[in-house]
Amino acid sequence: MSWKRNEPEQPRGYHHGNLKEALVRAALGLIGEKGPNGFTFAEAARMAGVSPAAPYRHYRDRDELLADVAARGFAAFEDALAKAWDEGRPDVETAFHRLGRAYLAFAHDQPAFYSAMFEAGVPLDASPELRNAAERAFQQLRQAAETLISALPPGKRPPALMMALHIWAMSHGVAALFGRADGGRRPLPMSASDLLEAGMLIYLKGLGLPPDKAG
Amino acid sequence: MSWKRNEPEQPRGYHHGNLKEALVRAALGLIGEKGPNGFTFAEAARMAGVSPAAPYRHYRDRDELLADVAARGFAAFEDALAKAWDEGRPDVETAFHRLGRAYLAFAHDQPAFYSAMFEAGVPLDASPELRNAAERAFQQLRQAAETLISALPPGKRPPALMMALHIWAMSHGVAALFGRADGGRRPLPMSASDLLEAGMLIYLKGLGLPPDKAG
DNA sequence: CAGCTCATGTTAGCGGCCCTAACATGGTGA
DNA sequence: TCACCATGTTAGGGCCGCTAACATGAGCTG
Repeated sequence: MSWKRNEPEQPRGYHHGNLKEALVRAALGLIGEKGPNGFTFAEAARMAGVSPAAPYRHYRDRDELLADVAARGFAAFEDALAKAWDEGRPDVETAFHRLGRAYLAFAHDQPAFYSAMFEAGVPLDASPELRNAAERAFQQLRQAAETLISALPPGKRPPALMMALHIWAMSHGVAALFGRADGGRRPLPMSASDLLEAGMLIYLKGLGLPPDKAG
Repeated sequence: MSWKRNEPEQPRGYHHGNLKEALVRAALGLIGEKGPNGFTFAEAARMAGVSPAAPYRHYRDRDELLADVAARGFAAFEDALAKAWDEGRPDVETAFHRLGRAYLAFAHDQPAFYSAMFEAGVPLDASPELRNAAERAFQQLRQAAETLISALPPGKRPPALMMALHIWAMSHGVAALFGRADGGRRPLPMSASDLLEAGMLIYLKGLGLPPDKAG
């Protein structure tokens, strides 16, 4: 019941009606264009068409909004990784390639989310929601690691958790150092995506996994 | 000539005498304890015992001080890496291990420097000094990569630049995600240093390099 | 040593931000 | 119908970045 407010989108009364979502969208826009530090509570309010004090009805302070953005980012991240991994179909190597590319694509295409998640200095335990969202995203990597490992003979299997951490570290390192479109960082002889792919292939080979067939 | 002002350290007149250095030290302290965003131009001035406007005689704005801190950080970083690598002595594997541990030790022991260098959002081309300092630090990694590669048969040598980028990405990924002492990030089943070491061993094995003998 | 000059300090102040307190509005359920 | 309270408002304190105008004194010049 009560379909009174569904989509209308434009604020029109004394009450905005959807301010929390509007603030998140505004924050994403501002972080995306000016970095996580350039983002301002007051400006987000302005963009949403409300007074500077209104956001405090929805978030304790600026950091809580940032944490919410980060949590939503981790949820979207988990989604993107899950879609890319697709439970290892059609084969593990192909799926793993998609996973790596999806990681970088997310960092590249959703810089605001990625910034809030990893670069804004938001403590992971700012809220249980944030921690859980981050945990679920990481489980995607761990899941992929476990599937890859299962192709190895039992005696030569590394710990899945360690392998997942390696994958994450390499992916984040490439994304953070070389993955941004804008200037300011080092020019590369290859794309960040190719760099990560090459690095992961070497790493997998070091584990004894066969070279991919989906190159 | 003019050893008029060498060490005295304590400000005593109308003129501070060593304000620029004092500001850098203050910035390092503040960044170290409150993160790169918590750092404030005014508070650095207060710590140095001068008025809030004094820093503007030495830095155009807050960002320029941050860039200076980052540049000094890269210089110290280069130094630490060079000392650890020690031109590959006594053997390449041992030296490479020291290099990896030195990378994480720097991120761990000099969090303020590392933050300013990689997490404060300072654009690499904020100044030529900064860019050069970063470049020289990176050359340490590249140097190590080249030496490692030279042990491979000519037909199987990867590009040194790519390998250096992989080393950097993995190291930075581990440092950024797991290398901090304070809470907020994921608890690990192993130390960040061991995690990086294991990852690099697997990576090197994937390149065909022999397992180390300095474990 | 006298005096000038300019690097390096000072105070005053504008505008913006974070956040709180006190008040206003109007949607919702009894 | 109407009272309640979630969600908006204005006002304002304190801090910050930064600029303008002024003050000090270190060191050169003669």
